[in-house]
Amino acid sequence: MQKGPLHSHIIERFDDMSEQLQQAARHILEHPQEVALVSMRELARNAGVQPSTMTRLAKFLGFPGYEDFRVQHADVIRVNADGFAARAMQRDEAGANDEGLAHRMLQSISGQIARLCEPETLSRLNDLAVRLATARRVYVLGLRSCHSVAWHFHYVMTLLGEKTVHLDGPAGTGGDALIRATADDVLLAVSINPYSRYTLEVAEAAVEKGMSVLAITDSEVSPLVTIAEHAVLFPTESHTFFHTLTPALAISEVLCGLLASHDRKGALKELKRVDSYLSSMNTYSASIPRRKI
Amino acid sequence: MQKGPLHSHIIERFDDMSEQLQQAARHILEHPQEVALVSMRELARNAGVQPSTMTRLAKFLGFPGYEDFRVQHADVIRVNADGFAARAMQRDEAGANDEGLAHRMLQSISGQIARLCEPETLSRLNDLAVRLATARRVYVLGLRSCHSVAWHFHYVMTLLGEKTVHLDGPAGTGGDALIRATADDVLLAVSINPYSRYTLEVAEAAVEKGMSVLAITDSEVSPLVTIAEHAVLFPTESHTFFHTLTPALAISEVLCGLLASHDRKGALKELKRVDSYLSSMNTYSASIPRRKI
DNA sequence: GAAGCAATGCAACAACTGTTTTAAGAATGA
DNA sequence: TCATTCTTAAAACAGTTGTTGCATTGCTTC
Repeated sequence: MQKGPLHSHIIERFDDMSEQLQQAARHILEHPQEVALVSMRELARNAGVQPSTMTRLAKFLGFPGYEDFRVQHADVIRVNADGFAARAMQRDEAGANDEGLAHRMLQSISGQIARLCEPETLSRLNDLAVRLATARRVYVLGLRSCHSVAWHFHYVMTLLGEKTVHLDGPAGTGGDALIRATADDVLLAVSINPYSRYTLEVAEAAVEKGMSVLAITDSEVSPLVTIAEHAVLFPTESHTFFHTLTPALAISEVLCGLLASHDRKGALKELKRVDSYLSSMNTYSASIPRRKI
Repeated sequence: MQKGPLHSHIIERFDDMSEQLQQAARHILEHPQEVALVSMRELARNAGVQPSTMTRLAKFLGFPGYEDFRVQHADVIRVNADGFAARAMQRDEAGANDEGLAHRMLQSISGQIARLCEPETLSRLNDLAVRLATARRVYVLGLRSCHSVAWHFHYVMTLLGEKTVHLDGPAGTGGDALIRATADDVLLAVSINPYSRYTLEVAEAAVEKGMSVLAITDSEVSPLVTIAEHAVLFPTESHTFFHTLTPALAISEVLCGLLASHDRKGALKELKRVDSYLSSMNTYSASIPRRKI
């Protein structure tokens, strides 16, 4: 059985408690989750104790009231269920100031990415990677906030060859490249709620051409999932007004990594070619170059 | 992300739900434990839904009322809390196969982002945010692999107003927008090793115009750091052939978050404007739209 | 257009929540 | 023994809960 968050704290002070407090404490030691799962009155009933005793116990343990006592227990459940990363931070820096915001955002993103390690997501990632590897050509589509993810995937893949085509362009011509697509090709679509209408239309058109659709999206009930052959899901929640796309970018990088590792030798060769080309073009510099503009 | 007890049941019936029910259901799919841990009203608040909608959802799913719905979720927590040791084991399987690669990549990225929480980085982030907030206009520059970061920053900022200009364009015209820049403006430059020559040239030009340069880059010895007024550093090492830009994206999102929180009211107002505009344009859809192409 | 309809927001409801107060009881010590 | 302190049960409290009925909205379907 799982220990509660205040296990040792309660034991320490147990001897100083009155009889009723001890009875309440004993019940909580044995059923820590119940604190978060039922009301105080019901917990008191189950412990054979008056409701007020629970309040008194919480105060005895140094809480301002029972409510905060329960929050502590609820947090433990949340953290235990989610995994491991964010244990330390969670509550200790709940300030609304700006530095606190940055801290909370980073912790949260880090935790979200760590949670992508669950077996289900890993296996979905693998499915996607395999399908991408076997496709003749990969059309990549991501609009608005998802553009960065789609484009980055495409960019990295261009370093490995010319297998991908980025569906984007001025004057609404983005989807036109699909004209040459065949059933041997796949569409990799990235979209989050609210789902861009155009993305869905292009995906639907791809399906009608007999192409497979692979989705990187935010929910099991995303419209993309219903028409996709494979899908990987990622969280987008953030402490700000916006969604976060960092987990999505992580996923796209993982896909690139998987694809490269499928064909290590080929990847290395392509990278060398790109390398020598770019250096012949004088694309990069290690220091501030003499001004030319 | 732990699945709820009714995960599949909800997904099955999702398409038959009304808009509000879907919104509620979506939130529950993503936060199943919360059903047991907070009150219905609070859950509804977090889901952005009326309390009655939760009751209706419960009934829609075949429960007599919300209360029984919650009991079901609480039971799952009770059961899961015990089979917790099993989960701890599975996370330490680091083979050299592909699934292992994905696992290692995600763990590593998650750790890199968590490490951005060190005080030095946080204070640098804050410096950058303050400078961005006081600037008249922000020119955003990121080429090649850094395009995704720069563009995403720009995109989010466009939701908050028209303070940013993205330095990018076809036919090498990217830097031209700087023509109208003045000393009241700043340049936000994103670059990693190897540093794109063009980025450095534009940054240098900005300095000569009297602008401040703010850098998001990968090293204390990045050429950008020497000419930047403020800089934030991020790691790029990856288990693959490529650099990771996920930490950089996280940083850019944090900056957006900080800027929005500097002016919460203004941000909210702008977001509402964007919202009503986009919905008037019929940009988004919740389901696969009837084909138009 | 108009009629019908499902979907949604809102306000009122009783029931229940966690807390505080009160007073009776038990234990302690001189 | 009586006075004092500590403990407990019960009741009263304001606030919140889950629920329901009703009015309004927006959308089909004649």
